[in-house]
Amino acid sequence: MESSSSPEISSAINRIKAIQELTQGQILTDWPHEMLGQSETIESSLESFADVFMPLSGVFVNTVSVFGTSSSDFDNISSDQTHNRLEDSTNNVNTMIRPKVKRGCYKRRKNPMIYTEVTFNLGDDGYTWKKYGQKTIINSKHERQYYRCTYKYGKGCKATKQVQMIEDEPSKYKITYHQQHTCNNSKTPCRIISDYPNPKDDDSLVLISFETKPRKQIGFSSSVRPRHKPNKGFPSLNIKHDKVSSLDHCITWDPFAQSSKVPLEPMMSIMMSYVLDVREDIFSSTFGTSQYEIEDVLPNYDFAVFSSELCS
DNA sequence: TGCATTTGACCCGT
DNA sequence: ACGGGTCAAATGCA
Repeated sequence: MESSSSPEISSAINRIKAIQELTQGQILTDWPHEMLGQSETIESSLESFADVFMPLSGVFVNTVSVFGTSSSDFDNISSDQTHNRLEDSTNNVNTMIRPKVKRGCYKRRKNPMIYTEVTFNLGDDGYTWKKYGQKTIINSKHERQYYRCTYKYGKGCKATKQVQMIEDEPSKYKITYHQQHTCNNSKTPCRIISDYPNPKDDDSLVLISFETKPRKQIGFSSSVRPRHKPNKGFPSLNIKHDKVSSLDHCITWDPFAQSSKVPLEPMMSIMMSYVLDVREDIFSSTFGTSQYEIEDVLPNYDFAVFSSELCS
């Protein structure tokens, strides 16, 4: 049990958990290379991609939750309990007859796909939204704003997002996206964003989520180049690396673009590289050095052994 | 005038 | 019962 651990040890334990999650992510990004190479069509590659990406996405989510950033939000994604509730709700059709259509009569979502990001700006995210509500949230001094896709009725798009300021100075917003857009009104490809932890700040966040609009692009950074497979199939496609500030790193990619030449392998390489990069940042901020070769060092660390060393 | 936003009411899950 | 999510009438604005 960790209940008697000091905050420092708990922090270190959480970081090690994050490292373990990211190590799992590395494994997930490794094995698809062979599988994807055997795919004969784009369609089969995309199916394979989906099989890999979902658990890989879970790795990132778990990593974020390890760092204590509103973990309850992420429980909705991976918990089997939630999936069971979804099946229950879909199988149990609500046949209650309402006497009349009343204002506020609706069925609440039970199992939306959720992605959460923390951002310092509320600029255009590539989609058009319509605000439909605003609520005061208990234990929060800022109101939460509710948006849905403009094409909810025209195209039946179920995407919604919630925006809530979480810090005043500087303004930091938590944006929670529910459901994916089905309206195809995105102006840009989707992408993965990673807000790297600041090694000097124990409260900094590791966050990987989806966004739809590229920020100001300065250029490609070699930091996302796979270290152990240099130049293999990368970067030859629609892949950009933006750097707006020390906290904003992102990759642009479009796995569903019909015209793309199966960007799966280079994309998996990028994701693997991100796993390594984030893991290295966590490692160096925990142990005060980045001199280690991550691939050589980390597999030798066992969680229990390491935590006991920290406790002694 | 038409569209977007505001806001109180209403409903659902816990 | 309560808090959070959604609805839709009222309001604002170009």
